[in-house]
Amino acid sequence: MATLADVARHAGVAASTVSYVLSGKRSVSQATKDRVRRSIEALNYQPHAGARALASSQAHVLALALPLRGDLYVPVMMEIAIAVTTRARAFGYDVLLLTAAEGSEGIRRVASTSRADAVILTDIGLADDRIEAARNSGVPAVAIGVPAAPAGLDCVDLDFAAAGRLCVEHLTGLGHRVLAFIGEAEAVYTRRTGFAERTLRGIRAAAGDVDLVHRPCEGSYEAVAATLKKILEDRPETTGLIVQNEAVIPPLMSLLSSHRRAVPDDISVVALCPDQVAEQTAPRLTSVTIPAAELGHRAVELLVHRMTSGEDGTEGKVRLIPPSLTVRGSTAAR
Amino acid sequence: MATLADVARHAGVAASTVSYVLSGKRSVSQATKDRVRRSIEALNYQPHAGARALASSQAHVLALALPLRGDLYVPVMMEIAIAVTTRARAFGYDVLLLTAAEGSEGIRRVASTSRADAVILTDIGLADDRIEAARNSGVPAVAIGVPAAPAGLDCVDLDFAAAGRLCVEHLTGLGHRVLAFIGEAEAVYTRRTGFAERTLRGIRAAAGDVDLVHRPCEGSYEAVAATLKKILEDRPETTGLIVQNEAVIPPLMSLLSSHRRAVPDDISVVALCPDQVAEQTAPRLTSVTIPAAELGHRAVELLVHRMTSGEDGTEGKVRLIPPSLTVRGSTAAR
DNA sequence: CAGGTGAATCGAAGCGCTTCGAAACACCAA
DNA sequence: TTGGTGTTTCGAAGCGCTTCGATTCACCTG
Repeated sequence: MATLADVARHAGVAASTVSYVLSGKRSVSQATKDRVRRSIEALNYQPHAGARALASSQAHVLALALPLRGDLYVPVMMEIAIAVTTRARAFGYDVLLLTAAEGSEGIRRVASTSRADAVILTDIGLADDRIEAARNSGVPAVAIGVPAAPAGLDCVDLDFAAAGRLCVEHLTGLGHRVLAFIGEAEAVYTRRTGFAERTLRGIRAAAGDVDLVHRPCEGSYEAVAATLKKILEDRPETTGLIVQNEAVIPPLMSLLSSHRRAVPDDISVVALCPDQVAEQTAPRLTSVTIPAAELGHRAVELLVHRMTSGEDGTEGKVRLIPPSLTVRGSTAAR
Repeated sequence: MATLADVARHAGVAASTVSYVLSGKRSVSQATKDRVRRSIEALNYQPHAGARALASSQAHVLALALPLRGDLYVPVMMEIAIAVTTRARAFGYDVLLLTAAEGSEGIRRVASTSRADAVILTDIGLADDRIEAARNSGVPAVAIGVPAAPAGLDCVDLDFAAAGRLCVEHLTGLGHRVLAFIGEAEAVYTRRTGFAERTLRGIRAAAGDVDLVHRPCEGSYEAVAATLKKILEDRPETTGLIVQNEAVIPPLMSLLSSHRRAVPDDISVVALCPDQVAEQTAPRLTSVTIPAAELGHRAVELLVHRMTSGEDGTEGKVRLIPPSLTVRGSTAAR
């Protein structure tokens, strides 16, 4: 494996000159640049990441902390991971995976060993000890999601309250007056996961005088069956359904047909889910998408900007992405 | 941030002694060990990853190359990623994510910059240029999946042929004589992805004299509807279904009931899918699981073993994990 | 008691890169 | 001609760790 010194020798220049050609931090004559570049080619030189990290105290690595619960929002998480990695690469960063199992310890570790220059947190609970760890780690951090106390930590997330509102408004706009919100599993609320509460708040606020019930629901077929049965028995005049837990969707659609409720003729369904999921049912679902890729991109951009601009930004700014609702085949006028 | 030298000074020993306490590569008296340990505690010392990588030419990082196609097998991939990361941590390694977008270039890059000490490839096509890249990268590599020419590359995978056989035998054992195999999307076969072909081969081999058709099928609701309709029209006496594409499962189950075929009374269904998916339908599916976590664990263990044992192992050994079928509620005697 | 043995520790030389100050040089204005 | 200015290049000093002799010292053997 060729080293910087090999390149320098081959090109007949000092090692520092090669370094400057590579980093562009000082001007180098065009002739020398060319010569060095040719030597790099010739020797197939690649700088040693560790050496670079040591000398520059920049690892050029971002750590991505995955969810605490592996079962949840899998497609969304995957999309975020891919988006983060892709965007990070565009800035010359690699992405290190941190698992749930390591928890806040992993964050401390990668930060204090300088393995990573910054941290991205996902699946934020309202009170999440990884947040404290990230804040004290000494490296920039951004959360995808919003904790109860975002102070000192930048956050990006979908504006779930607005998303909830949008769903309600879409349905009421179509004339629906009796709505049910099939939410996340009860556990998600008691864990006080931010997005679930915010969605609920947005929905309640927008409901105003229309009739709306909230029913938490697990992803299993039986749970969905029970929930739906109760909704239709208690309030048979329900014509609008809002669904947040994406695992609920497949059983829900099949159960609705066994209950002889046609979508959208008898009942309209709006989902909060990735487009991909919305397009896999028949009929395709009108939905507010979870902009997973955008969240990932924004998170990386925030971090890279903070690191390059030198601003230490203990801002704790929360950036909410406005939701957008796509009308598909599952909603119609009452 | 404290350095090794700080610790050495604090403990009143040479830097090398501290290093030996940490690595255990030379014997150090118990008294000195204790003193050094206390200093490490006192200064909250954490070794600098870059410096360590440079001096020891070991990054203690594994690269994990994600699938080329983001939409496929998402839960399986997620499980593999988490399993790989967890196991890697147990050996003191971190995991770097490589995306599809980077392709084989990413593999070359992490290897030649010494960012990673080894590579794990997922979602292997029969002819996959990442394989060549991994083989030439100079770092140990293992594939989760089996390419056409595994020479020089260790592989771990589920024994899909045996898995297919198992499904058929389970159904024929229950007396079913007319079977249909709803496979992966046509594209998966033309791309010549190994596991799909191997499954098909296993199924065909085991079918022997029983009547079996193979129907590739996409994950969309419409595609499943069309495929199922054709199967039931062409051969209404079909009583056994084997399903590989897990996206097919939710629509399939709901379509079967609209076709007035009760599972398992009228028709038995066996799936090749993660347990998690098999347990989310009603009735729960008899299935051969995809041992994602085990695959991830094995891959890491192989690599770590090869790196620590020093064997350069250009073996190209293929390790197939024997399948196991779990009987649940979706199959019954004819 | 000389010489050998093994355990514990030290010092120094790197690993491959970045970065800072200074040298070398050309060029122009005074 | 002198001095100043700006560009280009070099050399050396690290960055924080590992690792390889070499040294010291206590202890044992013949």
